Amino acid sequence: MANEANNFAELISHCKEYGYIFQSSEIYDGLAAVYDYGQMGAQLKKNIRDHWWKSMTQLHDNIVGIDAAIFMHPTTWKASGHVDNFSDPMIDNKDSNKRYRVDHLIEGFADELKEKGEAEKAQALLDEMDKLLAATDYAGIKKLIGENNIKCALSKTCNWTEVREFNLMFSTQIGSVAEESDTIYLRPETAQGIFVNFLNVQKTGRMKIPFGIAQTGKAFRNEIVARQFIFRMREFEQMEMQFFVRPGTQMEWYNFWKAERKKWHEGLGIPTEKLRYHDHVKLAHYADAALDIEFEFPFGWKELEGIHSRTDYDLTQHQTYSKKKMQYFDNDLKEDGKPYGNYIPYVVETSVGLDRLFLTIISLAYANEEWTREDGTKDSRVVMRIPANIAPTKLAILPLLKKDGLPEIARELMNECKGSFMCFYEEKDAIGKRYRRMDAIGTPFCVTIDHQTKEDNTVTIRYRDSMLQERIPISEVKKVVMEKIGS
RNA sequence: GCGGCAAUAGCUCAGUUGGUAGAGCAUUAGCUUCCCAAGCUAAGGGCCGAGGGUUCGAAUCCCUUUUGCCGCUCCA
Repeated sequence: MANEANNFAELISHCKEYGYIFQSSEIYDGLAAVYDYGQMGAQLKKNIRDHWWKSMTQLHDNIVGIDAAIFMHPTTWKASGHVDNFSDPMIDNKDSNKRYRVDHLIEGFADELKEKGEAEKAQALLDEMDKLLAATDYAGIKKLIGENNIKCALSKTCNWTEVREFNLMFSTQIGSVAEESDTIYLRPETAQGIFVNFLNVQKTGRMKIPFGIAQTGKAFRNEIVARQFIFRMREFEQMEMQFFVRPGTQMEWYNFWKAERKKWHEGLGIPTEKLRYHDHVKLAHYADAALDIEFEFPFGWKELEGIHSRTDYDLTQHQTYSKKKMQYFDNDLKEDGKPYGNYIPYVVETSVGLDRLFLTIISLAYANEEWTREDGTKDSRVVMRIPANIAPTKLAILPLLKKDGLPEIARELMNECKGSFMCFYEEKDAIGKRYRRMDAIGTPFCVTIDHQTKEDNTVTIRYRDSMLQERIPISEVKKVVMEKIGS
């Protein structure tokens, strides 16, 4: 990869040019860090999602899937810790550009005062801060910082911005606005929809531990800085599975899913050397072990999927806040012949960003190729080598000419195949040009109907990756493609 | 959010010291064409990211703003 940055920029324009990804609300100058999937992109995204869903639910008999709502009871986010951890008032120093949580900044200053023996003054400062924070009087907080001449540790200046609240959750009102209505949040993660339904699923599905609940869906985070195309968006889609296990066995399952998930990505054609584990050094409040599966994106190694051992933190929190028992009765017998009995299960989570996986797939697939023909002339193509099983369009059906009855034969084949997989029909332009267009959108197979077809019922099938072609009976086309896409 | 750079047809760009916009490719229609684009003919498409200002007159100067890219910052 001589020039990854350039390649990445090319990939982004390619995505727009061929209907994969558009910027949101583009005619209104766009909306930062929000993107729309176009006709090709939506299909690819769906295929990736379906592939994940099938490998999680259909291929594991102890995992079931649900689809929880984006809106959840506001207390959910108090229990999960998101309300408290997501709404810290922050302030920036304009000279050093360093950002502080205002409470940390003021507390730090109070500590300095205490060291100087001015404990009373320090306490008064902290009391004042608490009062202002409780009243969400941010102008007052700024004034307090100014009056006490609190400086930035780096720049040693008092050149501060306004105090702002960086709440990473989007909020809105539910019900009648006229009435006293509760603030409701767009979920910042899909996991809580699984936790609050844990008992519903366990009981109605008669699930026995260990078992998993899978879910795909949108989540929303008001990121301060969102960049790198669809890598970090304000609205994004997660595919995650919470695996409920007996306490004490969580590391075993953590390691199981760690290996399992990496294998899954490799099964999608992601090269092993482009994937790595990254253990979290600093663990979130809910986890006793956590790691990322990272992919080497065009802009560096970044998180693709997270594997977290979340302990019983979430279920315990929901039990506390809802006052509903979140326990499971385990009838399996211990060594002493007695059942394991009631407990709150531990949870191992696998959570992959669908949009990130999409980006992974297309950045691996995209190639701008040049070569020299036998006669010495240059040739080139842009090709998306998307794995055939998830490619948006599987087969292009192309009559060599749009006359002599060739389109009619092609249409017939189209009708035969389109019920089984995505097909594309095209009779315009020279055949080579049509092949190039199919390469550009990543269609793995093209079938061309020519005059010989009329004589012996054979067609040419042309492969995107090798550009090789062979003749097969027209009656075999559907079967051949079905085999190659593995369905 | 801070700093730097950028913003003209779908794409890549041109647009002379300010006088109301052009090319190639792409697209569409027709012709031609028997296997890997760039042969012929015709057509459609932009008010120059948005708003304001200077000027007789601005794509071209100034301010603001939006979006993108790069660096920093943030990321439970």
